[in-house]
Amino acid sequence: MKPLPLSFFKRPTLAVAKDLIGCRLVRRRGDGTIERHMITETEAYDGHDDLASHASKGRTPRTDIMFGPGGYWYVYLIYGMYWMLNVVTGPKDYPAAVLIRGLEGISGPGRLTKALGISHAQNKKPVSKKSDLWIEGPMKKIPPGMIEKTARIGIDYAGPLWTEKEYRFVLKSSKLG
DNA sequence: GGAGTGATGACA
DNA sequence: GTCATCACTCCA
Repeated sequence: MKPLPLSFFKRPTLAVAKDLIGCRLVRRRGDGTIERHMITETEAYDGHDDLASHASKGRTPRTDIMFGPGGYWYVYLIYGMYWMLNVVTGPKDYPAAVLIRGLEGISGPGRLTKALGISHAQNKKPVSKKSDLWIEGPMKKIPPGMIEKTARIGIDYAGPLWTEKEYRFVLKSSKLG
């Protein structure tokens, strides 16, 4: 299966977040071995008005990558311990990203980066093979009814308007290969 | 329920 | 320079 093209990520953030469910996150290790993990949970962070998004504070050294074109990794450290893996989405100058929150068999955004050995080394790199971290399409098409929409996790600071938005997508069952 | 952990952004 | 905060996880 070929890697998803960068154009896949330049579409609207919510569409990318939903379409990533069922796709496979692919990691090439230092020893050359390749692992594939199905994406089961994502969250969208959409535009500078989204108070849950880092980009709502404006363009800073950290968020600069979010203002670039879609198709690049945005990786940052939270609580001094956990790396969060995001992919920048949308066109250049529109700040948005999708957080990859869960993989099949690995739930939790901090746990998945630890399991795959992802850190700031991947930050700002393209979502392609040359970064040793890329995404391939789904084995089987995921029916729309299999994807659950919910509110995002851990963003109460953003206020009720943004907390209530159903920007989180979860695969209902992992019976699909 | 509560601790651990350090980069980040706001302010001086 | 200081300080509070944080898109989390683990243990009790």
